[in-house]
Amino acid sequence: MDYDFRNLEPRWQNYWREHGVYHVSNESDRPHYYVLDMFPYPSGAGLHVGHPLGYIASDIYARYKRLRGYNVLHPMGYDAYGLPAEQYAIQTGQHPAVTTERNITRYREQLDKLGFSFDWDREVRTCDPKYYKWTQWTFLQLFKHYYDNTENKALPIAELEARFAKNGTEGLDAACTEALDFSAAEWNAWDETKHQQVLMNYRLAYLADIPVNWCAGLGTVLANDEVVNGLSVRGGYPVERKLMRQWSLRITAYAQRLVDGLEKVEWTDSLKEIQRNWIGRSEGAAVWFPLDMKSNANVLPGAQAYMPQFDPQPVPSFEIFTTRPDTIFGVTFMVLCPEHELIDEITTPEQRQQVQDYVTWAKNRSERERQAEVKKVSGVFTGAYAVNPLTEERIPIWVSDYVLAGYGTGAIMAVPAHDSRDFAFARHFGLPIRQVVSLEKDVVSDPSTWTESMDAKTGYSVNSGFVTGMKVKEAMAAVIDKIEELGIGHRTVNYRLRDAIFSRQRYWGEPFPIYYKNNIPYAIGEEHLPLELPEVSEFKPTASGEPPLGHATKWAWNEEKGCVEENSKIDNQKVFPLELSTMPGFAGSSGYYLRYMDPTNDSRYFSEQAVTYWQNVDLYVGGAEHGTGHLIYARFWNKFLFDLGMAKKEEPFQKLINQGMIQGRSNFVYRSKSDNGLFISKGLIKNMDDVTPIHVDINMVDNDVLDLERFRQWRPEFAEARFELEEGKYICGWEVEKMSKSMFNVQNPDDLVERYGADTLRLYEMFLGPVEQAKPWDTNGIEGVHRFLKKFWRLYDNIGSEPASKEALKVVHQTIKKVTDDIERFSFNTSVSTFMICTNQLTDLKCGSREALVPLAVLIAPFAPHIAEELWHQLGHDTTVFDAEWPQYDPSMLIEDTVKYPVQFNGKMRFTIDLPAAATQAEALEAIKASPDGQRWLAGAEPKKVIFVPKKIINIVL
RNA sequence: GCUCUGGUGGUGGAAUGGUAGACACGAGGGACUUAAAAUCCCUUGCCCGCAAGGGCGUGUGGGUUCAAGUCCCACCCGGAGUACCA
Repeated sequence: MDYDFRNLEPRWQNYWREHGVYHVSNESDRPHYYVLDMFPYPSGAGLHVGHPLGYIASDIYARYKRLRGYNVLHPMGYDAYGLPAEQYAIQTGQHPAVTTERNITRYREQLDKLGFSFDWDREVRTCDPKYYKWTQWTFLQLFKHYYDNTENKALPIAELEARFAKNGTEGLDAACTEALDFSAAEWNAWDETKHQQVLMNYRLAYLADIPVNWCAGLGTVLANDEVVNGLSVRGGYPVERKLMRQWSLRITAYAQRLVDGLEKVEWTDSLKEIQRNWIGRSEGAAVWFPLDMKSNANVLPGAQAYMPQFDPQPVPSFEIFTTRPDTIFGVTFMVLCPEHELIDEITTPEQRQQVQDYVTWAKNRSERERQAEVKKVSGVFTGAYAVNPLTEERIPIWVSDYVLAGYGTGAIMAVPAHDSRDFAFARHFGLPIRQVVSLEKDVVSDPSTWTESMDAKTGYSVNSGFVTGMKVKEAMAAVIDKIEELGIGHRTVNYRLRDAIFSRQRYWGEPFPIYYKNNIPYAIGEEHLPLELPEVSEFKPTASGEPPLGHATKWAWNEEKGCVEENSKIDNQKVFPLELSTMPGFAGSSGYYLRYMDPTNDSRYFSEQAVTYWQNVDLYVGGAEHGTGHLIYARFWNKFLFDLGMAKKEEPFQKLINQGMIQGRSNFVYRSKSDNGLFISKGLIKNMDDVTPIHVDINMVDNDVLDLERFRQWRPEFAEARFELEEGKYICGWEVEKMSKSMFNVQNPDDLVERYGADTLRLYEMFLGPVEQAKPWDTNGIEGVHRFLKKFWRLYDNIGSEPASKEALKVVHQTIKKVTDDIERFSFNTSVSTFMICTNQLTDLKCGSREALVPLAVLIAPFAPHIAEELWHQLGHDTTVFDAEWPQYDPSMLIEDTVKYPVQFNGKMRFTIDLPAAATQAEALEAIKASPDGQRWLAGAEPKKVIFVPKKIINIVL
């Protein structure tokens, strides 16, 4: 019987569905294992062959774990909110819910055809109110909690209120937007509005005027990870910095825990590094530099505000952050960012005009311009001076946009000798450069001869007062000690990580369960969730620039009744306006893995029982492109839920595998420049300058040979095409590029399933190479894999119950061992090779024994579930192969009587020799001396040394 | 610039310090067939040689080791992340 995959694959897919084979229970005596894929955004284009790569890998592992006796959770769902559906809605008027539903249906069909073991009863969709109820709920918890640095966890805002009423800010160390200092008496005297303003300073989800990435092209703000090179990732529109009132999540409160947690997870080093860089922890010192009052009569009384709380001296000062406190003796100027509040107050009248012009210019520059012109040095002197607290030198204060408002305090001490940016600035404006670090002790050179600064944190301090002669590290510690002693600064840590902007001026996202009373945001009661997305007449922003929800006519909150009402009822007494922004894409994807544990629970996010059983995700498979987005937000989300006692593990994803991107492999034809109707086969082109390469659809190319007829029919202008052929064939050129429609190199998995079957596609995607590695898609090898399955199938043609031969059993047990090891280390490409080798050998041995073939059917089941299930049933079983047991390999089957030893002379392999497995070094040497090969290479000489590695190798040193 | 990756035949890749190129694709030759498909067999890193055999080979140059694609140092090239983060 032929291998009829077209018949058997749908048949078993139906069987699995009808028998609920992949249904997973939360109650089981079996050990648990949770395998998760990053859920897809259902785009209109459908799946291409790159998407399933990770799904196939995780499916293999999930099925394998199941066969090894685990209760395996392997769910799938859809990250269904997103911009493309909304952009499409704006263009066509089609409701995003409709297109999303349609795309999901298509995705599901495509996924089903590949035979995955997903438990679809657990499907979640982020746009489903039953799901986003819990996204909103989590937001409300964030709103109702603050981060206590002393306890190092999130605590209820109510506790903070109680604390304020009793002690004010006394003894409080909490994550906040701005450090506040007030007494209990002050707090108790303030009214509700003031209370709410103060609390907002501490909430983990807070509303604030913050500089945001405003993308006019998309009409919304974007998170930092959604902007690359000043352009939006989606759409490529310019992005500018703008001050807007936005919801943010105080993820920075968790910065240290996000860094620390990376130690506990099994992720690739590169991904951990991406996250570490993104969080950007740097240790250093905060130092207060006093302004020079004597030389600067223009200091305003208001400058007092910049005084540190602990500073005993009544001198106006400002705070800087430095990672190199050891270089404080080399400070020759100070720089403030253009946004710095101090600028207005300290600028001298002579400099005022120049400074104002500069600040205006700098603020109006787009983010893109600023980034593009990083090398261009610009800045202006304020006329004011600071005093170096250790040297008491007068130091000029400049303004420049190379100092960023968003990092540290927006002010720096410039040490041009040891910071390349300061160096460039000093050279440009002719400011002094003073060496304070030297690679060798007491050796200094003339910085005016330098071509670049010496930034390395190695060497010794020079010209540096009391730290001169110390190693850099010692000097850092000594300077900080001194600063702390003087009360003018302290050791501190800064993070590059910014709070996550959580508002989007979009329609197709989760509404905020927030309404406004007196312009103060209030949470709607948790019992009223979900707050469902309203209908709108248009998906665009309103004429007055409000987000799309501004079009909704029924979008007001009745506080008394606890329901949504018509906007016309807004009286600001009982009925109030609701928030018009929606949540960003990462909201719904930040906790979905927890929801899968208990996806239909209506009274809780997930039950205590479910999370106690499943704990966290054991294996997460997805793209590394989520390193600075989803994977940071989800870890933050999980840590917050952990603080609430809901998540049971602090890290959500124990082990993570990045599937490499599948690149496209484009094909080209070459049109002659001198004869427009002539196409020259690749091998016949003498000079590439004589031809124009043109992308051709990879679907009309087979092994780089062009289908001439299809090419002529492809486009009218090619109908009369003539060809210069090599051996009757037109050979196309090829190149690895991004997989995209415009390059005609998109491969749709359905076509391949149709031609070869799902099992072939699954095996082939694995066979391409290591899962983590990026690789070009190329169907050239798929035939070989398909041939293998046919050959594998033929092994089962004449099954007999006779015992298998010793050789056959050895082959099978070798295969069991190798495949098991390979799966454990996620080396699926080599497993496929192993199956091929096994099949070739069993075919040669003409092995038709059940004893050998039954375990093999189980072994291949994770990879090629359909064929395995079919053969399993043909072998006489009447339950699914996935309830079978994973075969155990028997080491005694692999014991060899003789070993083929490679024999090396001086490390070079010369010949092999068969020796008894138990041979000793002396016996081996004897045998070699006796053999003709051995005599030839020894040539009578006595070995100086012999290395004998039993069962591996013999190396003779002459 | 910094960080992380990777560099092995015509192609995808294998080799967890121990026979480099497994397994496949492609290519060449052959069997079966009226023919095609399907299937099967042989050859296939490069160089010298009729052969036996030998030399050279994992980006480059050094090093460690009895033994290096694998470990160490320096450099070159590709890919990704990040980018004035003090």
